[in-house]
Amino acid sequence: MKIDGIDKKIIRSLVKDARIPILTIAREVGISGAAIHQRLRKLEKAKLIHGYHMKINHSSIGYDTTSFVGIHLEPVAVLSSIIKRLKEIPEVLESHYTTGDYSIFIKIMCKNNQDLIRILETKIQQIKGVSKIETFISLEQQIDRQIHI
Amino acid sequence: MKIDGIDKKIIRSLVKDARIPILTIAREVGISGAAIHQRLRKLEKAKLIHGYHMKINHSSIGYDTTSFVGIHLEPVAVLSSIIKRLKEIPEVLESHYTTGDYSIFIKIMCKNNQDLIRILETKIQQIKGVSKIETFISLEQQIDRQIHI
DNA sequence: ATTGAAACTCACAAGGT
DNA sequence: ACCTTGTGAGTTTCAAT
Repeated sequence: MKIDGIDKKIIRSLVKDARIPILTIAREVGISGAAIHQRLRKLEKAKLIHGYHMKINHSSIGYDTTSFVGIHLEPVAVLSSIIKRLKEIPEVLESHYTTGDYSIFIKIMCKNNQDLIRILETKIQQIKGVSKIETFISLEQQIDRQIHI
Repeated sequence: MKIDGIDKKIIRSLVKDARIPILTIAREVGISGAAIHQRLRKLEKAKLIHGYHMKINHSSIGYDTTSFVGIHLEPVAVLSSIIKRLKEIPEVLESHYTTGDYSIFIKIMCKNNQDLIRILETKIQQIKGVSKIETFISLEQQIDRQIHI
C-alpha cells in the first residue's frame, strides 16, 4: 500500500475532524470530491483506517479518575480467561500484555478515587489468577494525540 | 446538563461511527433529523463532545511497537519544561502526571523495538530532569474502547 | 487516477405546534 | 422539545478520459 501526499492530507483532515465533508477536503487539496471519495474507499479497503469515533469529554459525564494498573499474574494463570473477565468491567478501557514487571497493564477510567478503589477491590482483585496489582493514578494528562502522518 | 435516553443513543451511534449521517440516527431513534441536529448542537455546546476523529491502523503505516514508559524525575526537575520537550517527540502519544512510583507516565508508539530504543536513548533520556526510566512494551493489546454511556 | 454530471441524500435554519 | 418544510450542500455512482 503506497500513500502519497494527497492521501496524507486526506488522513490528516479526518484525524483532526472525522465529520468534515469530503468536498471541503477536496477544495483544500485541489482535486475533485469524487477523487477524494475514491481514495478514501481505497484507504478503507486497505484497512488503513480503523474507524471514525466521537470522543466524549469523560469528566462531563462524571468520570474524573484515569489510572493505569499493573497486574502481576500467578504462574498458573490463563491469560485469555483473565482478559475475558477484564472485558466485563466497562471501566477497563485498554488492556496490554506487556514485558517488564507486570504481565498485564490496563488503563481504567472511574468516577473518582473511591470508585477506583471499589473496582480494584471488588472486581480486579477478585479475578482468579491475579496476584498483586500496582496502581498509578493520573493527576493530569498533558498530551493526548495520535501518531502523526 | 441532563442526558436522556435519546441523547445516549445519539452518543453511542457517533462513538461507534462518527461519520454516520444524522438522518440515519434519526430513523433509528424515531425522531426527526432536525431534532437530532439540535440535540447534537446542545451536546457540543455543553462541551460534552471532545471531537470526532479518524483512527489510523498504526501497524499498516509501519508502527508496530506500543510501549509505556515510567519516568522518574530529578528533585529539581520542572514538570512544564519536560512536558514541552515530550511534546516535541511525535511518537509520544500520551503523557500523564501520576501518583505512584513514577512522576510521568507516557504512552509511546514506535516503528519497532530498535526505533523504541533509539527514541528512549537519544530523546527521552536526554531531557534535562529525567533520571531513570522503566519501559513496558505492549506485546498485544486485547482491549481498546471508550467509556460506555 | 481523475473528472463532471446526474441522482440521490443530507445538513441546517426558520417558523409552527 | 419536537416537527415540517425548503434550500443549499454533500455523497455517491458512472461513463469518459
